[in-house]
Amino acid sequence: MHTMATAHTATPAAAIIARGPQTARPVPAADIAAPTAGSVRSYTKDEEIFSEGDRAAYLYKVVSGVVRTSKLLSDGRRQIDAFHLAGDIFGIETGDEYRFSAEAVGDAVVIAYRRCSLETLAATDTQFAQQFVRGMMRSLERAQEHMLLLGRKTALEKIATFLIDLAERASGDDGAVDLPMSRADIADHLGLTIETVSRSLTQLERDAVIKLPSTRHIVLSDKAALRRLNA
Amino acid sequence: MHTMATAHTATPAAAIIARGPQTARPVPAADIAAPTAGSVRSYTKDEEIFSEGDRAAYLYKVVSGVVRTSKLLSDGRRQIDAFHLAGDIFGIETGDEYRFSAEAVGDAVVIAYRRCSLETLAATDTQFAQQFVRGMMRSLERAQEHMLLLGRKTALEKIATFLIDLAERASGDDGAVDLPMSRADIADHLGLTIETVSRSLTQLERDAVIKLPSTRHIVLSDKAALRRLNA
DNA sequence: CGAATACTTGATAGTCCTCAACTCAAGTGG
DNA sequence: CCACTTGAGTTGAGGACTATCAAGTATTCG
Repeated sequence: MHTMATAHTATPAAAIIARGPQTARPVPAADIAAPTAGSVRSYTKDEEIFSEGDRAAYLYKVVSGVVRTSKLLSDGRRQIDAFHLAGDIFGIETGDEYRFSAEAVGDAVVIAYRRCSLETLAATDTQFAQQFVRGMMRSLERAQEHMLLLGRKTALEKIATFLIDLAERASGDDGAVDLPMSRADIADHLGLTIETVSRSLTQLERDAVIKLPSTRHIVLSDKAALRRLNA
Repeated sequence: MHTMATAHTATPAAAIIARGPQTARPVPAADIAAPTAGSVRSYTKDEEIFSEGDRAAYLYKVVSGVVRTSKLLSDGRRQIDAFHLAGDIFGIETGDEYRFSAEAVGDAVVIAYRRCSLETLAATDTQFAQQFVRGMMRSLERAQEHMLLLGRKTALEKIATFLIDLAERASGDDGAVDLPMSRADIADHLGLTIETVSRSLTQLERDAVIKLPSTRHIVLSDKAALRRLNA
């Protein structure tokens, strides 16, 4: 049962902080999916995983499907800070409470790790600690890239960046993207309205940059043009 | 000379990941300012500390003054992701290169830590490792809060949020803020233009929410109204 | 098949941007 | 000491991009 990595180093903290990805071996998900480490949970479309303000007892890793984390303003305006795909970690908090809500975008499976067991885990499992810190760093990098998008890009540029990013992350980068999320989700992620998202997509189609065989399936016919829009 | 904390725990990684702030003792800056750990550097207004794409050899901590980190689009549009005040850490990277530029907003003093020495540091200095990870988490929280601002708040709300945040961080929260940065910096931080920043400030003054004795000095006369705008 | 939901499209409006002129403060040099 | 210059900030007029409101089409699901 205990399939976790047992390789200890004398300095786990050093391993965590160590230089970029080049020093990191990719860690198969199975390594941290050991039953002793976390529990598997399934959610259906729009089901809540946790809510802003909940006690942050768990930390999650996506196994399959997509999860969105979002914040709300008092009047209901919503900002989706990220979509989490298979392998992504979400629910990282410094404080006691989640500062986000998390919901399944479609059907999704995640692993939940007890937060209080992290101390033990980190002490014995350097790889997990590394994964944790790397996950946080990736979140930070994404967030910073996204601030540039939200603050300074036009609607068309936002859509272009979004499509490229999703194609690289989700698809095999084969020039086609399956959108797991609704227009409303995309809008709330990019700081737009659903109408502007729709209009931008149809304009890209008119300009022969993409094709829209169906609403949730997009073919990136002219990636060069998309990249140009990426500014 | 070697004034660094020498308290070792058996599990530095565990200490890093351990539950929120409640488990952390505040660490005086002096503890990590040991000559062996980092070097002090001074910069003048608008001087570059590092540039997007530079080899990320150092990690910085602000001693005094204010530092801005920003990203540029190809056509010059700029997004300032954060202003770093005394005590803040910036220049954290996973990869080899900085994904930001960093410049002094006014005169500023920082401590530079060699990145390659971090492994050693973390192995021997749990407190520093903790500081590092906490700094990263704080950056992440700020970034996430800022995405909500950039994506979903109006100009007035952006300004209100900015003023409240700056008052809490920089001033003694005494109802007055000294702006260390120009209107252009504020605009590029909030995703606005300098004109809109100016207009929003004068409107807040007309509405008796703030006073503007001089361009860089703001009195928050009606904090309740500001908080209401915070949405 | 009908109802509900998701998405698209159109017309109009509003917020914020752009361009431009102007004020103000600070620094320079005659 | 006073033009002169320069950069920062303010204010105004007009325009553009995106939001809002509204209707229509497509898709999903019971």
